[in-house]
Amino acid sequence: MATADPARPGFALPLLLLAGFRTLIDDLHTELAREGHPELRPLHGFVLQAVGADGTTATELGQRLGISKQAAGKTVDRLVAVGYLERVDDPSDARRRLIRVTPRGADGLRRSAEIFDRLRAQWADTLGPERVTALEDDLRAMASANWFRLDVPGWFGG
Amino acid sequence: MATADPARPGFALPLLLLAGFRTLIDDLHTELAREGHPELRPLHGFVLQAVGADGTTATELGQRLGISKQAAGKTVDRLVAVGYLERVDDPSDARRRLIRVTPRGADGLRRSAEIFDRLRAQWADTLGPERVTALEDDLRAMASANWFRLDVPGWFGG
DNA sequence: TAAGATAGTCAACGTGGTTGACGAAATAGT
DNA sequence: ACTATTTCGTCAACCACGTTGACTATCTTA
Repeated sequence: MATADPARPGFALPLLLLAGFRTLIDDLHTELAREGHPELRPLHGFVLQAVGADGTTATELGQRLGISKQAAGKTVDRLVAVGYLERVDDPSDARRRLIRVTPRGADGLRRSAEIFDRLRAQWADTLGPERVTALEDDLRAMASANWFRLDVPGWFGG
Repeated sequence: MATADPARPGFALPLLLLAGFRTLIDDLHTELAREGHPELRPLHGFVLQAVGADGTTATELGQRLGISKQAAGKTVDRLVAVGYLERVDDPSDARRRLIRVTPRGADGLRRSAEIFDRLRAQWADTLGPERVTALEDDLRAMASANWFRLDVPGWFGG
């Protein structure tokens, strides 16, 4: 195991952030699979979240996620294929195809949120609530506004 | 921009960890490109690090990175093509092809470490050194031993 | 009404993964 | 010493997720 060189302290920080993220995401999907959503991949929760309760279009989804409309369309294809999203024609504009979260998609989203809440509670049990809050505050202060930018192949993979 | 629902506090944590990681990695590669390494992709630094000063083989590299030997071999191909790694025959075992970091690879690795150190120093300037240390300690306590496991398509993409 | 902008899709491609199959070379067992 | 097994590297096919460019159909605007 190639650990970070202690003489180069900077290396640990990105690795720890990645490891923390991965731990959370891995735990989420282990639990999600157990709760009946084994097809949901790490990316999908973010996409469902970005589609939102009101639905959206492929172009707008791409903008929200910071990816091309083509990439957004392909991801929607996959989520439609597994039943988490649906496409419906927009009666007011024949070019547009509205993307909507299905009941199954909403169930996955709700469970994801609940599981994340439980995982955060676990962190609070181990570290203490104030340290989890401090961690979030510090990251909020340092992390740029990359929140929902997924313009990178496979950030969430699995 | 779809921000996390405040009623679901758990959602913010993974997003913040990802955003923090991405910020660091993006800053690293912006600076690396400026210093003469525009071909270095996010994944590559981790791979160079995993190859190490003594060199390794594709199979062992795959084990270190938690990916298949085939995937490791393909990544090595790319790094060989851009001059960061080289392959040499192992005189003691004709099946093996030793993978070694080239001088250019070593330069990239050294610069990455320096840049990460500077970025960590920036975090310390903003948050205070003790909060950066606390953040690392907390993450060390929570993150499982996923350190160098990259068994996910494109975690570092770009 | 003609011209331009916008929505969605198709195709080709790049990167980073996977599994299965295979030949060549090393090692172990008798 | 010879056979059987394991190991190393590679090839091929495939998948997930991204890109750009080109194109049609439709809506909007001048």
